[in-house]
Amino acid sequence: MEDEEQLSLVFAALADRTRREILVHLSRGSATVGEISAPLSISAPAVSQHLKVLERAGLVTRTVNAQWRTLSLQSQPLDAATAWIQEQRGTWNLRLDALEAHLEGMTAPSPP
Amino acid sequence: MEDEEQLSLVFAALADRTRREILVHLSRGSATVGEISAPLSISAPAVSQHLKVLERAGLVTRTVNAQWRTLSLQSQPLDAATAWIQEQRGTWNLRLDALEAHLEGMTAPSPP
DNA sequence: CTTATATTTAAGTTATTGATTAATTAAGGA
DNA sequence: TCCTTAATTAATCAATAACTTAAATATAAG
Repeated sequence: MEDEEQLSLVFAALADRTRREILVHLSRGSATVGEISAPLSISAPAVSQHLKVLERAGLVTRTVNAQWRTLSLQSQPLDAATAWIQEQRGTWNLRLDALEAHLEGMTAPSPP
Repeated sequence: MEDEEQLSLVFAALADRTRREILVHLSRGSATVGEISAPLSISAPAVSQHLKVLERAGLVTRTVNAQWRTLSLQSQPLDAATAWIQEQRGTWNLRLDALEAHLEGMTAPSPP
């Protein structure tokens, strides 16, 4: 899969409150679907769908034993996400730009 | 606004390829809506809506001069996003969990 | 072989998203 | 004033998201 596409899936996965709760749970250790579902107030199929979204984003993996699926958090997509953010961030550039915009807002524009 | 809600808005904003392009543009310096639109192959209203999403997420601010709006990147929501991710990540926990899940997958489950 | 448990698939509903075109607002310049 | 430029609002549409209930699948256990 393409890199940009992968990033979209990761951020979209993280955009949902319930899915973030699931990731928080998994950050304390791997768990079965049942264990993940327990504290959530939604139906089992709803959880299943959320897990599918997380899996497609590469944020979790599933291992099967008998009728249980054990979900585990994967760090790589999380790292890719933070890497992208940090790449844009460029600390002092941001501060300078903010100042610049502020000043421009008070005086004349510099249109094309 | 609530913290969780804010995070959802930020991640949802980052989940769109076009909006990420806009942020990349702005990370190189503030720009007007026209300048942001130029390299994008979508209509002006579409850009306007994307900017609204970014603004609601707190990722950009708008300053007005005459008929121009100058957009600037804001670092705080980006920091909040990376902070959340890093909070879950806990490097070696993840590695241990992955191993643990792998082993569990090969042997017996530990059901509730 | 029958039943209970864990989870997924299917089908349907409602809300939200990302886009479009057409119309509107606002400012500056001829 | 009239026209052009910059940007937003309004109305509309198709695709997707997040849920639901009901049915299906798979495995273990009686």
